[in-house]
Amino acid sequence: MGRGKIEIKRIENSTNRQVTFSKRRNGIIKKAKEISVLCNAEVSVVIFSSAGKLYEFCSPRTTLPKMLEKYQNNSGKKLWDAKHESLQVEIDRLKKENDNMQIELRHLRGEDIGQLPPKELIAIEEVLQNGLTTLRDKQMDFWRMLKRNGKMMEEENKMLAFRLHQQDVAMTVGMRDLELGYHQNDREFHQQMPMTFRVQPNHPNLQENK
Amino acid sequence: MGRGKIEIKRIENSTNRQVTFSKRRNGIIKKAKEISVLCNAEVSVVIFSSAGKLYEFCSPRTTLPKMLEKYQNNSGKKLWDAKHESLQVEIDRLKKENDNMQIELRHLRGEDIGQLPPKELIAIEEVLQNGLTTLRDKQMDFWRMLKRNGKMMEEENKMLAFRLHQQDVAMTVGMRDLELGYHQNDREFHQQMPMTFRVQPNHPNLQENK
DNA sequence: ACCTATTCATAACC
DNA sequence: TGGTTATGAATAGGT
Repeated sequence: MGRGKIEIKRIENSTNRQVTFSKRRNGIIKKAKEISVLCNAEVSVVIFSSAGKLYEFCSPRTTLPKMLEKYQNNSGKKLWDAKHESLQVEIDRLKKENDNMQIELRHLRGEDIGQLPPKELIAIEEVLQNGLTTLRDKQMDFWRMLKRNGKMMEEENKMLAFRLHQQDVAMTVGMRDLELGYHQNDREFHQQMPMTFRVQPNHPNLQENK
Repeated sequence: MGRGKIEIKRIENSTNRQVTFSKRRNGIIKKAKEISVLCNAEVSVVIFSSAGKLYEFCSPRTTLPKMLEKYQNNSGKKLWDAKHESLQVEIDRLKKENDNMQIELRHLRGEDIGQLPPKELIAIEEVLQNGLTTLRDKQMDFWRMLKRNGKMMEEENKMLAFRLHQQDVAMTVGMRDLELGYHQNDREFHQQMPMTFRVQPNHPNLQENK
């Protein structure tokens, strides 16, 4: 029905296919509505476009789940019991996995090890010892880092203290300048800096009091 | 489309209604087939007549359960009953529990502890240390038991050796009796038993060589 | 179930 | 996507 007869086979032209899909989809849904009203039938139509988009129709007075329930009762086919079973299998698998981990955890915590063969005890001991060793290494790393940070803070403190002192001196000098109109030169300023903070390029490890 | 236009409302004449149902039902299913081929769409149609009889179509290359699975994923609506959902909830719970234990196990094995706060590291260390302590206690118990068993075996060996000796003596004596018609008394027999095996009631800790 | 006048859906085109 | 139209398809009513 249309300007020309068409063969019922996949429409190769993508645009055409999409247009036809849209029109025929509406057609089917219209027909579904009509039959449900005319013959008071229960109808459900589910359509996925080739792009995977979902379209559906369900006659009023019912719902898809209700229809599917009726479908199962009527046809004897199972739509979701298989799903239930597979879920149950998954649950059992997870529970088993859970139990095994639970047991392993308990063993590592030293619980329920009374009946274990000595070979297993040794294996557990090894895991624990490894864990403890690795952990303590990490902790050492951490403390070393903390210590480094502490040293850096200490250095920073010195620097801040010096700058405070510097400001203090500057203020004092400024005030004296204001009072006496006298201006101290930069060289003397520099000499007030403690040895620690004097730049010593290319000799970072030079000992000051050698 | 027919000899006359009809209003879309329930057909009161039962025969008529049934005929129309049959014709239109076929029409819809034909259309469903066509769209699935022309536009390679996935289509499922489920129809119940007013009498409750089931008719269905599902495009080839898929099944109703598959379509419904896709429907749920796509629409977010759930078609399955409460049981199904509760199973899913259980699965999620177990998975979460699994993950947590997995993480804990890894931590105890000293894995993935790089980013842990020191507080947690200390907690883990404590668990490991406790586990190790308990474990080694058990191992000590075990070794002590082994040792005890060893001692018991030693004692048993002595006993067996003695009884062997006893038998040996008995046989010798028996033979001598046979030869000489002489019978040794029990008292002498008893005196051949080593000190170790003489019963010393109420003095289990008595030192023999005090 | 078949027939056919009639209405309807839609293919092609814009 | 939406509208138009010629055409083939679907089907209402009758047999």
